[in-house]
Order: sequence, then C-alpha cells, then structure tokens
Amino acid sequence: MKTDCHNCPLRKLDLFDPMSKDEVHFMSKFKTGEFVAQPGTEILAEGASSSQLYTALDGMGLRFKTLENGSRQVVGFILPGDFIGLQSGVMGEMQHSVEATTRMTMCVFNRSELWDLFKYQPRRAFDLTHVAATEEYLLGEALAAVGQMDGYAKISWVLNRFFRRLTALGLNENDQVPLPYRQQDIADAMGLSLVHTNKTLAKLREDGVATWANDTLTVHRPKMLAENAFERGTRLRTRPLI
Amino acid sequence: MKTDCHNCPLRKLDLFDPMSKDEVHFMSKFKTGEFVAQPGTEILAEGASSSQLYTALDGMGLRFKTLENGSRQVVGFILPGDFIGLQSGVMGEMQHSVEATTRMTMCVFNRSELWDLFKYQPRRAFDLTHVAATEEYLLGEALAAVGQMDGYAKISWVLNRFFRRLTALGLNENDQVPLPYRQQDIADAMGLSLVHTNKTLAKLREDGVATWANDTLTVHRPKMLAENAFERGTRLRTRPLI
DNA sequence: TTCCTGCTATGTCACAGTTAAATGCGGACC
DNA sequence: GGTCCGCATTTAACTGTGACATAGCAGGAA
Repeated sequence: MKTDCHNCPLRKLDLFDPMSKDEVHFMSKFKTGEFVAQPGTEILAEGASSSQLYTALDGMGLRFKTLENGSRQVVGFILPGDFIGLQSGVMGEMQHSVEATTRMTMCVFNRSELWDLFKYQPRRAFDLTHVAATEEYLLGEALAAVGQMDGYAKISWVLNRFFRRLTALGLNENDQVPLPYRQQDIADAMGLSLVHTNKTLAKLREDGVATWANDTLTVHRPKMLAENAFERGTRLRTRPLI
Repeated sequence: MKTDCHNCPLRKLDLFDPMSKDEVHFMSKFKTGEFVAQPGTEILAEGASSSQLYTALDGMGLRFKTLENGSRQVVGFILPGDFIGLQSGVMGEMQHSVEATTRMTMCVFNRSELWDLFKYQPRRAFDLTHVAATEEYLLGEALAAVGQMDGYAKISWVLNRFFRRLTALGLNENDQVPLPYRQQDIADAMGLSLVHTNKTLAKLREDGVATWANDTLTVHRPKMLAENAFERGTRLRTRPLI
C-alpha cells in the first residue's frame, strides 16, 4: 500500500515548504519503496554504511549515540517528515544509530541515486542542504539546553519542543499530543538521570504546567512551559520535505 | 594580499579532500575577496541574515548561542578550513553568532552566488552538504560529551578534540598546539562553571596528562587524554574544503 | 490465574558542581 | 611608575543532581 508522492499527507501541512510538480514527479521516481519498521527495530546503525535513505512518513523514533562507557546520548527524536540517513548518504557512514519507537512507515530512497539528485535537481539538492542545516540548528538548540539549563528548564524545554513539533504536524487535540517515548529516552536526551527526570516531571505536573502519562503529553499552560524553557517566540520555521 | 585558490595553503593538508582543477577554478571565481577580522569582531550575528559566507583561512573563532537567561552556549570552535555561514546561506538566517578569538583571515563568498554553485557545480554542492553533515556530526559528539560525561571527562574530551584537530592542521610542535581561547570559552562549551573548569584543568595538570597555559596546550600523555575522554580510535576523518 | 518484566514513582543520603567573593599576575594605558 | 582591566586561581558555603533502594502497576507470557 504505497503512499503516492502526489498524495503525500505530509505535503499538505504548512510546516513543509511547497513542492513544484516537477519536484514531486522527480521524488516519486527517486522513491524506491516503503519500509515498515516495528517498535525496537534498528533502522540505521552507528558506524555502518547504509544503501538506503529514508523519510519518516508515520510513527516516531530516536537517534542516539553510544559512548565507550556504555551510556547513551539521544541526539534527536524522529517525527513524521524527518529525513533519515543523510550522514550515510554524504559522509559514507552513520554517526548515530536510529531506532523505531513506535511502528514506523518510511519512504525509501537509494543512496546510489543521490548523486543523480545533485546533478539533475539542484533545487532538491539545495533543500537537502537545508535539511542538514536544520538538523545542525536543532542540535545546537539541544546543546544549549543541555549545557546551560537546570533540570526543570531542560524538561520544560524538551516537552515544549515536542508540543510545538507535534502541533505543527497536526497532532494536537485539546492541547494533548501523542508522546510514546519512555522517561529514560528523555533523560538520555537531556543528560539527566532517570530518577531526576521522573521527579522533575512530577514537579511540572504539581505546578499544573504539563502532564505526561499514558503516552500522551497534556500541556495545561503552554506559555508557562515555553517561559520555563527560555524559548523566544512560538513559531516553528518551515522546512523542505524530502 | 589575496590568497590564490590555486595556492591555498589548506589544500595541501591531508585533512582536506583533494579538489579537481575545475573545482579549484570554480572556487577562485566564486571567492569574492578576503576579510581580515580583529579579535573580538562579531563576524555573524544570531538571528541575522548575511550576504556573505566564509571559509576560515587562518586564525580561530567561536560559534555561540545566547539564551534568554543571558547564559552563553559555545556550539563550536572555528579553526582554519571551517566553513562559516552555511545556515544563513540555506536557511536565510543564522542560528548562532560567530566571533573572532584571534585575528582571522577568511575567504569571502557571496550568498547570492550559492544558487549558481548548486546549478553548475553539483560536486561542490555535494561537498557543501557533506560539510553540513560534518557540522551535525561534531555537534552530536559535543552533545554526547556534555550530556553524558562528568567534568573531568568533559575537559579531557574538549582538549583531546582540540589536540587532534590542531595536529591535523599541522600546528603540532612537540605535542604542543596553540590554543588561544579563554577558560570561560571552554566552560561555556562544556556546560561547566568557570571555577570547576579551572579546578579540572588543574587536576589534569597535576595528573601529568595535559597542561594549558600561555595560549598553548601541551599534551604529555595523548593516549591517557583520549581514554579519559572515552574516545575511540585516533583518526580524524577527511572532509571537503569549501 | 499466576508470574515475570518493564516502566513509573518515591525516599534518603552523598557529592560533583555552582555561586559568591577574594587574591594574584601580567599587560596596556596614562 | 602607577593605575586599571582581564584572566587565572583559590576558598568557602551551598545545592541540584546522582546513586541506591524499594514499591506499585500494567501488560504479556506461561
């Protein structure tokens, strides 16, 4: 049951830049298939080279690095529309692992055809560079949060980030968004211990700012959450969809 | 005193991927000038759009973000060969500020000609995406260090990272490399306080692993420093020069 | 129905790291 | 030569966070 690029549900969202007919046509040829990954599936492995690149169509996942001391740093959360495997595509080797958290459906592209994209579709190549720069920006934001905030601000920051991203994906119903991750995932993203993350989430709940339970994040006070996280403005920037 | 691309001193280094005659020729046309920045100069500002992009030819600088609470997160250290302003070039707006730490000489490119590079030089466009992916990788590494290491490992990690990068740039003389940054810069990169950074540097000196004084980093025990930082392998990957 | 596993929740204590303040030193400027 | 500034260093007091232990709950498997 392949999702036709011409009928891609993500393209309808304001979050993603519009695509020309020519670009859509090229992408429908560039796309070689769909891949459905079950929860826990390792989609890409750190240090490995992959012949496939992906766009997440549905479902959620994680990007993480494993340190030599065994600890895990989550370097990103994959949501619909995210591109997966760029590092393998241009550097030849993934610098982080990717794992499905829920059942995920992904559009599949062959790495061997990436060069054709650069040769024949400079606008798409430019968009790919834009996606890479966006990833860099998101990592910079995360580094700033992890490096300069205390636990309460960190948890506020990550929940606020999820809330905004999931809202922009049209997944917000009455200030509730799906959040199927574990507390350990958030802890490993923010550089906190599991216990401290749990206690901080309890504090946010007790303060009436946000509640995370049963794979659902409910934000009672969006402005307060954003302020706790030292977030300027509310607007997420649009970005290209690959 | 313009540096001719055909005689670029950086191109001689093994750290950078070779360039074809056609690529060098294109770059010498793409380059519009040289810019010399004095220490303290703000080269690019967070939130601003710039009409220029740069490659650092000589000298060192910083990339940083400022949080609403006034704290500063250093998100990168600029060394010769680093590309500056990619986010402005593809996203339209810088997500971090760039400041010169020493006197810096930079090759200047016009952002308006970036599109030509994508249209007429797909190999260079591919290299630019590679550079973006490399920045993403470096930020992921930094996030892992800041998020998962204690103070001693963090300082070891950043000094080891400098030692390797500066050695690859041919700046290592008897296990000594120039390091003209302040302790506050390192503290803001690793998410530590200035006092704790100072104490940790003292501990490394006392352990006979590394000494940083008079803008010079001396690594007495490179393997020990790398082990403290949980760094696998010794080899830095080559990358394209823009 | 029972047992096991994974995840969430809570309490207590120790300490790595922060904050505030003071001192020393070297270089630039008058 | 004296003064001022920026940076490095040190000390003391404090606290946010980690480590450890324990308990509860829900869902899946036997």
